Amino acid sequence: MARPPRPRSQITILDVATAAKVSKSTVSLVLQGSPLIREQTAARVRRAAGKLGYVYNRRAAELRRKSSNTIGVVINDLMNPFFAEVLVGIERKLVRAGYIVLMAHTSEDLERQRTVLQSMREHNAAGILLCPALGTAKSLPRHIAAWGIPLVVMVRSLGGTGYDFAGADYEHGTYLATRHLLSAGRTRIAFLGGVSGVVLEQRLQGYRAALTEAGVVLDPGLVFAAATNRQGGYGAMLALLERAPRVTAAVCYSDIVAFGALSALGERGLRAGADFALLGFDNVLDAAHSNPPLSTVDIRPSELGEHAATALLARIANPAQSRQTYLAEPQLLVRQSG
Amino acid sequence: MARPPRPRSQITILDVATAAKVSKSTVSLVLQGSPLIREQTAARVRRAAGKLGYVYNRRAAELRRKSSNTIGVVINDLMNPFFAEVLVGIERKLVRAGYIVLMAHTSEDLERQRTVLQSMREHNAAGILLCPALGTAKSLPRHIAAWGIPLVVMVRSLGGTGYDFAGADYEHGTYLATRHLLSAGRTRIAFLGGVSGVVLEQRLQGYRAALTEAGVVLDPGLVFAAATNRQGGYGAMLALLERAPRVTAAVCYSDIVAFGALSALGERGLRAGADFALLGFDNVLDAAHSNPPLSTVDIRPSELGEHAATALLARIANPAQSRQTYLAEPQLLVRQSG
DNA sequence: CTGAAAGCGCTTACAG
DNA sequence: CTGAAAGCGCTTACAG
Repeated sequence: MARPPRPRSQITILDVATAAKVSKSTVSLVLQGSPLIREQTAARVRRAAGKLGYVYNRRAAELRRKSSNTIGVVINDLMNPFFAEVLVGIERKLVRAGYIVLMAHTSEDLERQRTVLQSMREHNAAGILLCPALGTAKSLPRHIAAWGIPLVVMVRSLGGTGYDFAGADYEHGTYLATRHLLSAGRTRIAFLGGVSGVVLEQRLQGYRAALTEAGVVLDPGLVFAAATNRQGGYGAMLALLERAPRVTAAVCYSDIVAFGALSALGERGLRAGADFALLGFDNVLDAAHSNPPLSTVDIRPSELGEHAATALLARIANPAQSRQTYLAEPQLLVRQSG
Repeated sequence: MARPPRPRSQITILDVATAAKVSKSTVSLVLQGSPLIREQTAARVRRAAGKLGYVYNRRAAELRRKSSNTIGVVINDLMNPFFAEVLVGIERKLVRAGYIVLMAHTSEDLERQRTVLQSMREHNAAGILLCPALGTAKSLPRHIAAWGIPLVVMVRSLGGTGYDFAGADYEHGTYLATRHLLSAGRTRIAFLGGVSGVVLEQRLQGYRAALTEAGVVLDPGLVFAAATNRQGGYGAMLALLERAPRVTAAVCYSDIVAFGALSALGERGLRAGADFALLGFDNVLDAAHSNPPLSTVDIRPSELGEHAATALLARIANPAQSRQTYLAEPQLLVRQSG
């Protein structure tokens, strides 16, 4: 019953070389598809490799060559579909380019982030895609640069400009959302969700800017801090309904906050689109089929991920090139919620 | 401006050894925390390592030791929060155990799956956690076993029993959901979503079983095949409303199918819970705050991921142990949709 | 407790 | 076009 563990691939290029009656350098060359080897010889080598069940030991090769085809990506909130979509975009781009991803999830835990980054370093990652946990030191990109590992920061900026960045023009996004609500004649508009961080600052800034432009003064009692998840959106909407029952419009920090808000609205017998105008932010896939379909600010999450990956690839190819910043241009997407 | 790329960590244990005036074996031993080394010496070595900015080259170590602390996990649909939650559970468990995850996303593409598995093999993964793409050959687990790589299959069984598996008792789950609807006196109950695969078979089987038990004959016109995503659920519900307007209850293949159905219901001015009884399956986080909150079958997705990881760890620790099967016991969770 | 030596599986000049 | 040799950064018996 208990079969002993089968030994892991112990056959090496040396075995292949012997079987194909060439030197191991020759085998190495054909494995790399070098044109230096006569096709006839190459075919013989490949046949021998196949017959022996040879499997390339990529890590040995990378050790010798001092290269790596793995890329570290650190995400902090996969439970949020926005990040899941970003990750999918990243992975797609990266595998197409011949890389494989070393993935880590921090749950906003700085200690975890530290550990995981260190681990990626020990694994000699060819590059790192980082969505920094809340509270990450501004100096982190500098440290990683000092390690000699190409880095691109995603989604959340850390301030300064000493690193490549892929995100979106959040301020303009909420500006668009707020202006949309304003142009429908509404003047009392709440802001729901978010608790801290630059991203929140920027989103609030856009909200403020639109209000100011329209000549309406911001009522601080209308911005409801809340966790950036459904639960947070749910609670924020309930609070809003309670404290300011006359307000019938809100822009949310993100789509998932809006989903929670939609749930609260439904619970109170209100329907977004008819009784209340609600705007989301991100345009995650879910937004197209929420109840009701969510009007939102589209920043194309998976595309954002692909751009981040592209920037990293460019940085790896040319470490000396100038700073790159990709900022998705937000687009207002009016569906039915507002 | 264009700073030359900084050379990657070229300082090695040899440099540390020189600085600390010991041999490199000694350095290696202290790095491994060996008790063979006098504390005084160890401290001196650590100090030297710190001063020089030494970073452990884990891959070199693994090559020599023929070990690996990376685990491959292949997921096919991260856009579905169910899988995102499973992944989070896996990652959490794995990093705690000192592993790091090599993550790949197949989007149900068999060719991608093949490539990615091969890549993990070349990277000498210590184990693989696989949620097989639709259409995966039953023989795949056998192949991977032949590679000598511990494997656990997740979520979707491939038939047979020649491998470790972590999933849930899907049949019992839909049985519970259907029975719940039945016990409320409903007798015309639709099934929405899913297009093929064992998981669908099992879920349909539970639906059938509950119907049979209650003495109601299954109306094939009431099972609506549809993609297992929101769009699919949306379309299926619209079709149902059109073709069988008197039916006011349905169990869905999964929560996200149910979300789409909720959207369709809302569009028609219907409210789940009041006008229609709708049950989901999985209990993803979103289900608690959908509009309305979704009644569903809880299989604790992230816990499922943790169990899968635990099983893999056990298999790695003891390759000869007997087959493991973790099947989450589904629990009916009645919220407001039905 | 510590050092010298061999070797993990590959690649890469360097000769021929 | 192909082979012999050195070396990537580590670990692990083996002596002492």
